[in-house]
Amino acid sequence: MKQKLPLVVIVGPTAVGKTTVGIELADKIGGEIISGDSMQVYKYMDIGTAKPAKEEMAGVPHHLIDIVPPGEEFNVARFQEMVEQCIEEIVNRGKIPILVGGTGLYVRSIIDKYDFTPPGGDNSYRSMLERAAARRGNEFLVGMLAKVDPAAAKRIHRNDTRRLIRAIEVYQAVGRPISDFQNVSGAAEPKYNLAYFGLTLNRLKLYEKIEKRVEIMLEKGLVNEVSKLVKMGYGPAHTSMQALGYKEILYYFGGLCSLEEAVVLIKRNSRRFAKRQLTWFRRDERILWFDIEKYDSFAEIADEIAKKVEGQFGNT
RNA sequence: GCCACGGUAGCUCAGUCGGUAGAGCAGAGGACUGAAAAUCCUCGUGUCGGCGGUUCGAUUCCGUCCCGUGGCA
Repeated sequence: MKQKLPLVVIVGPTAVGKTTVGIELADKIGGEIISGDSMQVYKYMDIGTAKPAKEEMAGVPHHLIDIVPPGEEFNVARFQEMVEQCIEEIVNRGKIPILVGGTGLYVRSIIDKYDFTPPGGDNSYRSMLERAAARRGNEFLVGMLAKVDPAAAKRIHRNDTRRLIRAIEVYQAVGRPISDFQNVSGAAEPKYNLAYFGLTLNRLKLYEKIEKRVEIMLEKGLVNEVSKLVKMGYGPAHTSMQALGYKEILYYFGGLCSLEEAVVLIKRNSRRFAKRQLTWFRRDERILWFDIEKYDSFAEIADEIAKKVEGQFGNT
C-alpha cells in the first residue's frame, strides 16, 4: 500500500481567523496554503470573499485563489481534481500542504473518498427538469427518481429540487443511480495522513466579528467592486454572483432594496452561513478544535498547531 | 394637569364576545457526494406593565398606580 501524503487542514466559520492562522502556520512549518473556499477561486472578487492581501501572505505560496473568471462554471469536482494535484506538487517540493477553508463540501471532497465520476450538469437537461418541476410540482421529480433510484428518492427531501435534479441527471448521464457513487457507509478512511484542526468562537462574539468585517468590506469598497463586475458583464445569472455580499449588492443595484437594507441582509446572511458551517464541521469528530478566545494571538494558536503537526508528521 | 391611544416571545404586532395565547422577523438545531457563500428540513411558555376588585376562573371586565406616544392647556 502506498504511503499516505501529509495534509494539514484548518476549518471554521467565516471570520474566525483561518487565513491568519494558516499563514502563520505555513511560515512556521514550511507549508503552502491551498484555499478550501468555493468563492475565492474567482478572479476580481477580492473584498467580498476576504482574500488575503499580498502583504498578508508574507511570501507564503497560495493556491486555488483567482483561478477562474467569475463567468466560468466551477464546482466540487474541478476543485477536487485540482487540489489533489496541488497537494502532490507541494509534497514533491518538500513542503507541507495546508488546506484552509470554510466550504464544508469542498474540504470533505479532499479528505474523504468522494467519487465524482458521473459527469457534470448538462444545463439544457437541468433546465428542462426545472421547468417540469415548476409546472407539475416536485412530486413529478420524486416519481421519476423513484423509478431509477428508490434509495435516493427516499433520502432526498421532496422540496430539495436541486438534489432531486442532480440525482436524476446522474442516472440520465451514466445509467447508474447516484447512490452507487455515494459511499454512504459511514466514515470513510481519509485519503491523507490528516492533521485536522478547527477554529471556533463563542457565537455572539463571532457574530460581532462578522458584522464588523462586513463594515470593513464596505469601507474597502465592496460596492465599487460589485459595480466593476457588473460592468464586466457579470450578473445574478452567474454562480459566482450568488456569493454573500455580491448577491445583496446586486439587489440594491436592481432597485430591490436600499443600500442600508442590503447591508443588513449581508450581515444576516453571513451569520446564517457561519451557523451552517458550524453545523457541517461540528459533527466531524476528527477535528481538533481551538477556541480562539483561549489564546492571546493567532500566532499562539499557530504555534500549538505546529507542535501537533510536527508530532504527527515528524520533523521535516 | 387634562384627553386619547398604547404597554402580550429578543423586535414588530395579532388575539382571547372571561376558561392561562399566536404570526412575521430575529434566533436555535439538523441535513448536505459535480450550483455548496448554494439548496433543503425541524423548532414559539411568555409574571399577556404592577397592585387590588368582581368571578368557580381574569391576560381579557372594573378600579388604581407606573411607563411610553400623540394632542390640548
